[in-house]
Amino acid sequence: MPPPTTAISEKAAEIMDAAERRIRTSGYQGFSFREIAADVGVKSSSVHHHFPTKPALAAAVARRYTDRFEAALDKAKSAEDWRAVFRKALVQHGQMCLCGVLGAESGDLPPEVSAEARRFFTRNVQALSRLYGSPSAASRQTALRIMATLEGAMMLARTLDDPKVFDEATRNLG
Amino acid sequence: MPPPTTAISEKAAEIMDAAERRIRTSGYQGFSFREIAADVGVKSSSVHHHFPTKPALAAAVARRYTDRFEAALDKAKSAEDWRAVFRKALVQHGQMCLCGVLGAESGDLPPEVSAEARRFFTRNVQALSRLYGSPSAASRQTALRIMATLEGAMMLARTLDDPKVFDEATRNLG
DNA sequence: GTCTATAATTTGATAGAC
DNA sequence: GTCTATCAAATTATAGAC
Repeated sequence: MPPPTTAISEKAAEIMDAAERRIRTSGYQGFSFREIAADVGVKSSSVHHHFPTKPALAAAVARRYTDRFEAALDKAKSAEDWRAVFRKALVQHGQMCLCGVLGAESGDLPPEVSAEARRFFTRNVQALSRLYGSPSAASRQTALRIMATLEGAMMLARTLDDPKVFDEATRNLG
Repeated sequence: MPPPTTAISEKAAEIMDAAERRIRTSGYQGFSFREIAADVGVKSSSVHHHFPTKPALAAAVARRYTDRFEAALDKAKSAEDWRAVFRKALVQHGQMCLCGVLGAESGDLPPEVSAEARRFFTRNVQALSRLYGSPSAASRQTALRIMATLEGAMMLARTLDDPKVFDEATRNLG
């Protein structure tokens, strides 16, 4: 039995999959509707039917990415658990964090897209800091440091084209 | 008295300045010869006169960035000194690390450009690890962790549009 | 070294048929 | 929901005059 009244169609999900792959590889400026269309086997006008504009598509992809990321972190109880989730994102697909790429470009992004990148980090830093006691400057600092290290480690591993770099950079995280 | 036989002309340097600014804001895919030309007050064909292709310009900019970065780190004797150099790059111009942006996009960059990003991190991790004793797995791990934290902290501060985020994330670095 | 002019391609987006 | 056709703009790059 299919889920009742799905919010997005199957084709829209395919389009978002392709867009996520492209953005995580080349960034927001580095993907086009025509490429996405070719990836999923339709024409670019069909992509526009599902997502009116490029910012709308990118924002939807970032929103979904954040939702999934938070779901994967649902049971994370330690910095080591967080490390594992980031590691999987890097190693399983050999790709950057979507919001890490968007964040690097964030100086020149459509507002709806940079807002989603901001939301990803705001929420994750909040959740991470909860592992370090009640809200305080110290728990926030620790959370920011760990988040920075995880994101930086992904970028380094991708740039140096060596997943082991991530493991080395994130040893002794807590 | 001007320097004898300068390697690059003054106009070429101006072009590189504009390109660096644009890349650090929007990424490699996010800048164009016409924008750079307008920034320095010439036509795009004149930019091509100084730098034949877009990859050549970006690679030259990245090379110069790495040289300057290493010069600024010449007297750095501690992680705290490194922190100060990264902080200045972020705060003084309100911009990302050039090679951090390129690194995030590195999945789809012209080879000559990704090679320069790789070179930046290879050399800097090497130099940083020298602060932690003779070459070893431990000194390399520490250097990778610090480099990841500094780069990630710059990205977070830019995305959240708050320089204080960098300071918070890089407290207790060593 | 800079310009004008232009080529060839790609881009985001829309109109309208089916 | 997908297509064809098309548009206006932007892109990298080159040729050739001054």
